[in-house]
Amino acid sequence: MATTASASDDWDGAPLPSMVNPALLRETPATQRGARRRSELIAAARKVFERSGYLDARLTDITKEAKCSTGSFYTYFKNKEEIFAAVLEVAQQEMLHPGMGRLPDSGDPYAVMEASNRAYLEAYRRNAKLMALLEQVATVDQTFRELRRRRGEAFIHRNARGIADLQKRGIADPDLDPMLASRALSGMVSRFAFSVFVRGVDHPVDFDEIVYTVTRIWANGLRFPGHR
Amino acid sequence: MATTASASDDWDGAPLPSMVNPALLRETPATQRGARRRSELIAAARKVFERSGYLDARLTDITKEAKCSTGSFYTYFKNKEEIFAAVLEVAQQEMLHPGMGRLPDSGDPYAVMEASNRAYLEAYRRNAKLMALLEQVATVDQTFRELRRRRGEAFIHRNARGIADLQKRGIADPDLDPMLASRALSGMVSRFAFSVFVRGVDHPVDFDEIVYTVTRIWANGLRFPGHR
Amino acid sequence: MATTASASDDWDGAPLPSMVNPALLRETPATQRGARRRSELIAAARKVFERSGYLDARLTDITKEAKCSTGSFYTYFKNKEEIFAAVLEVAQQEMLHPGMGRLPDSGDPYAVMEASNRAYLEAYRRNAKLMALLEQVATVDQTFRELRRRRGEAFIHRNARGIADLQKRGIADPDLDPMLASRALSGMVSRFAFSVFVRGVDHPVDFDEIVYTVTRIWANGLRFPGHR
Amino acid sequence: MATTASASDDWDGAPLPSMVNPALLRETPATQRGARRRSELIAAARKVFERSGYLDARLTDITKEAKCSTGSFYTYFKNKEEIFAAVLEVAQQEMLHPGMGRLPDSGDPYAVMEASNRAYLEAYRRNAKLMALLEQVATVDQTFRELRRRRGEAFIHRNARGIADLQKRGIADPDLDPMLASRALSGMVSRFAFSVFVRGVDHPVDFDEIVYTVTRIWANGLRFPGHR
DNA sequence: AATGAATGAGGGTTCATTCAT
DNA sequence: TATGAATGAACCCTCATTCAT
Repeated sequence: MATTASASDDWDGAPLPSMVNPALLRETPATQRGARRRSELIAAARKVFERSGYLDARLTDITKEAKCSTGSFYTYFKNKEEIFAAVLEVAQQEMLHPGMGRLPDSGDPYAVMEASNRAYLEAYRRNAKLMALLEQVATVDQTFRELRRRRGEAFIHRNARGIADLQKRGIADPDLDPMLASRALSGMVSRFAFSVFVRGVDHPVDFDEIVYTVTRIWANGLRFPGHR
Repeated sequence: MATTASASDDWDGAPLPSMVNPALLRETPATQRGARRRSELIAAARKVFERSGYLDARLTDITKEAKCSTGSFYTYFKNKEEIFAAVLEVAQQEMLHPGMGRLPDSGDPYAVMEASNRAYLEAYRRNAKLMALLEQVATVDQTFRELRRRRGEAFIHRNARGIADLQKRGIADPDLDPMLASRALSGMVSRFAFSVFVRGVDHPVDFDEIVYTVTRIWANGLRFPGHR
Repeated sequence: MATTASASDDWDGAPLPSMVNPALLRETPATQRGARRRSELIAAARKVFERSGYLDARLTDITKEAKCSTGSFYTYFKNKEEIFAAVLEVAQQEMLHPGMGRLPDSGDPYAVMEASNRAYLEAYRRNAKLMALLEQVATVDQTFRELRRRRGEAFIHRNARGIADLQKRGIADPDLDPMLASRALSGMVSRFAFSVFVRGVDHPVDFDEIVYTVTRIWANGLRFPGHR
Repeated sequence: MATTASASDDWDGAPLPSMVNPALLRETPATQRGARRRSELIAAARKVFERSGYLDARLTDITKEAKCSTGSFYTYFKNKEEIFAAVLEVAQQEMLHPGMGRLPDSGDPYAVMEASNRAYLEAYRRNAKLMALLEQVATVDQTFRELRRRRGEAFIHRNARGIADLQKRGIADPDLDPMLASRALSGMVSRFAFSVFVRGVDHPVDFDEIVYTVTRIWANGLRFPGHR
């Protein structure tokens, strides 16, 4: 059982195969040189986006960073939106690499929860800049707003199933609606991560303490019995 | 004791007297006509912002909506940023009107918590469009990003004091750091509100259920004794 | 009776009140200065269009000619199409000025026809450059293509009525369908004008000879009795 | 005698051997594969031109249609102008195929005229799209404008000779200048064809009626004796 | 104060043509 | 010859801000 997202497939907890709408992507370049150029542009775009934000990033900033002409940009992407989708796509593939796959389902639900939260928070921290970007883009672009929403909902549904399971096994507060509880708790974790890793807080916070806190509140919140 | 924000002073839970940095505002107009014109512009701006979003709102949209000339805009505001600050300022003042003042501190901490959450969520719902706007502006404008951060932190600090108090009284989990617990739980509520009222969810959710859920998880999360 | 267009209302023979779709035009400027600037832009546009053609005319050419900034162009027009419509509009108004109104309906149908053709051809010659332009634009822009078509058809319908009338009076070949005959003869005149005044011919042609020829063929073509 | 163009050599009535200036064409490809590739490109170009018009046709549209690379285009053609010339050239060769050669010069001038007009109009109808294209290109490209003009003049000259001949034989109005009359009547036919087959008319027109009308007016116009 | 026209830097996008492979 | 990526001049259009009236 995994009540939170595993870091292995995404940051926002979604188990869906692709982070981005494939409709946003065009066919891959024919030649090897083309593939390289495309990659360079994506890398440059990520750099520029993280440096200046999505809105302030000009296409010429990206091509300058990639050391190529304006025209080349349009060989591979239709516009800023499309290259941003590509940046997300690549970032997601990178995330898959570290592997670790599914979390081992030890007998102890609390331990599972903790490991799962840790993995999620680590991924979030690693990709904090990209998360901030996604947040910005979502406020601006309908496509990505919808993307974020869908994935958030997927996350919540999955965790809701976990909670319902715990309730059946008699180890979670039966008076809570699983969907609403999941919405609250899942949101708690992602918001915590955002506030700490992206927005920044007054005083630095120890990473282990974060994991401990969200896990304990999660457990408390569901009235997990017998821990401590 | 109030562990969450009361609706009477803000939406993001901040207890500070003014929502916006006074430095962003200029002195009020001398004549009465001037004051009216200023108000009309602010009302128009709010309308346009809520309709088109901050970024897509052109200053001419606002003056057109206010039925005044482009030039007049600059008589009262330096730029879009400044009129947005004024919109927030006015909205905050409107919030104060309904009154209700401080929540009555009954003896029952759970009841207080519930009333407090209800008030917060109601305020959020009423101002959902503005909250969405603030979210957008914060990703774009350093000033408002900082504003939002400071107010969020203030909120968290206040709730942290409440939690510490409950711990002293022996009715909250002593193993939780008050600040971190507050950050988690406060974030949970505001995130829930955002996800339900702004972002929109798959299926409509009953308002009382929302209040019930966040309150119960909050109580559970702190290991509130003896409720239900 | 007038079987061809009178020069007083248009070049292509259309009796319609406005040459251009009013939907293409926006409201008139509020101030006098605005009105002047708009006129200057239209005059400049006509100059540039006639010099370089519609397609090769860049907006900056027009603003440069009008000695104003790029932005000013967009204060008055949405794009090249719109200012071209304005050019036509103004040109048409200029055409109306010279007056002469309806041709006097003398008793002699041949004389009427000749006067009418003369007026049409004179107008065509005076506006030859604009006619060439319209021809170009019609091959490029759906809106103006349709405009030209509609006006041509109106021209043809009007002349068809004249022919039918002559048939009833027994002075035109009854074996001709009025609409088709009109289409043929009206087209003959406009084509002749185009070929002589716009396209240019190998050897210069005397204007009176042109009038004589088209009128005589028109009369012959309808089997006008008793002339010469 | 043929007073109008025969369909066997061109659409615009020109009797010239080649529709296009040979200077526009380059030498034929050496290899057989090259020749095929060239043909494919021309066919693709015609398709694209007829679909999108000359101006909106991008070279990549053509190469995509021909399933070949951008670079290959420049192996066979210098630019859009040149491939358009090739399209015309090929189209003209196709026209020659059906044969039919010269029209039989029966004794009856009216019958000859009718057959000749029918052939012309049929050819026009068959190639309506190409005619529309040529019209567009002529407004844009000096080379093709001149081409069209020269061919039109050739057409007119030929018909003028026919008219002069009829006058000498005493069966055509001697008061008409042959050149001007030819210019008027030839223009009448081509304009009619354009208006009916390219531009489109309000109501559909029967083909035979068209032939009848232009022929009768032509005969009437020249004061052909004794017909009907 | 009010008006609304004037400004022009700045960014996005296209596509014919060239060039390395 | 064939390929398809690379180039960049050229042009359109937006809109915050200024300014003359």
